[in-house]
Amino acid sequence: MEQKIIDLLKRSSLSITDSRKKILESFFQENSALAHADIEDYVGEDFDRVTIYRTLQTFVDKGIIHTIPTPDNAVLYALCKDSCSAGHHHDNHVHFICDNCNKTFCLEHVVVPTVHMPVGFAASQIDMVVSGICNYCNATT
Amino acid sequence: MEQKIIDLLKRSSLSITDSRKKILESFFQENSALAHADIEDYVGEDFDRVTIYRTLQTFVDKGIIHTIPTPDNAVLYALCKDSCSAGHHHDNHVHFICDNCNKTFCLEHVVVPTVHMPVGFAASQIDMVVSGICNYCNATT
DNA sequence: AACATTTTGCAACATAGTTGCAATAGTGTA
DNA sequence: TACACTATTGCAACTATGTTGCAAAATGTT
Ligand SMILES: [Zn+2]
Ligand SMILES: [Zn+2]
Ligand SMILES: [Zn+2]
Ligand SMILES: [Zn+2]
Repeated sequence: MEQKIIDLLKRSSLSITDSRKKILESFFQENSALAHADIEDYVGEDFDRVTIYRTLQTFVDKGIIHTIPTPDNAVLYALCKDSCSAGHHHDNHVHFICDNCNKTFCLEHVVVPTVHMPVGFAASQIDMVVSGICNYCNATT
Repeated sequence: MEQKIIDLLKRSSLSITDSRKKILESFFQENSALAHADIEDYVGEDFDRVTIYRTLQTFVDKGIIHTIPTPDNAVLYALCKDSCSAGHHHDNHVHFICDNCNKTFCLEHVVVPTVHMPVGFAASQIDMVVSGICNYCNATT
């Protein structure tokens, strides 16, 4: 894991720092999307709030993580797949929010469908967020 | 307009107050979605910030307005159509955010498409937000 | 090891949203 | 219309969230 994280940072031409390693670790540890507060909990007292904000912004810029819009307007982040790079995200998958466990997942294999726009409107990006019960919660209740 | 607003409040069994009338007026005046700050600008010094928050929450509860999730996590509100009622919203239309004029619109006639979920996931609500250039901006540039 | 460049922590600030409570306004009834 | 009851509002204080400037510390390069 340590090596995987270092490689990812090098590939993105970012210097290897303790905070970046720890924050990336939190994403690899969890398989769901994380809010700023989740990461703050994970890293504990080790790093300043401001450092986390700036690191997340850096990761978004470099194509390492992407943000997820949610109906309740919390900011969530999740790892990108390899196809994303600095300045160019290609995360056109559906996001799923579980109403039971409250976790958010990238449905990597569910592509956002296109939709027919009214005359005059030109679409450049489409976000789709589905709420419901996730597979884990469905299996255990 | 005054009468239309009063009827809407009565139909929702809400008492008729100056702040509710003024805030509803702002929605009928604009044809796009509004953020809390927009409404604060519209009503000026007449009402407290807290009153606006509480009034918007009441309107959402009563099925008069609905919230719109946005990629940049701003909270937006827009008028519902008649089919919404207290506790039951049916705003299953696509929302459009213009990258140029920065306004957000309800595309009332564009229904959110269904999408096939992976095994184990049960969808109960789907939000779709499209970004691009709106018809007004396309016509004037 | 020494240097130049990034990154971090701190403090201070800005904005957004919430809560409790007393004062006020609205509604229904006499 | 006046009264009493209830709902709404304003204020103050508070929490949460996010940003900025700058000096100190860490990183990468020679
Ligand atoms: Zn991405
Ligand atoms: Zn995703
Ligand atoms: Zn509605
Ligand atoms: Zn809408």
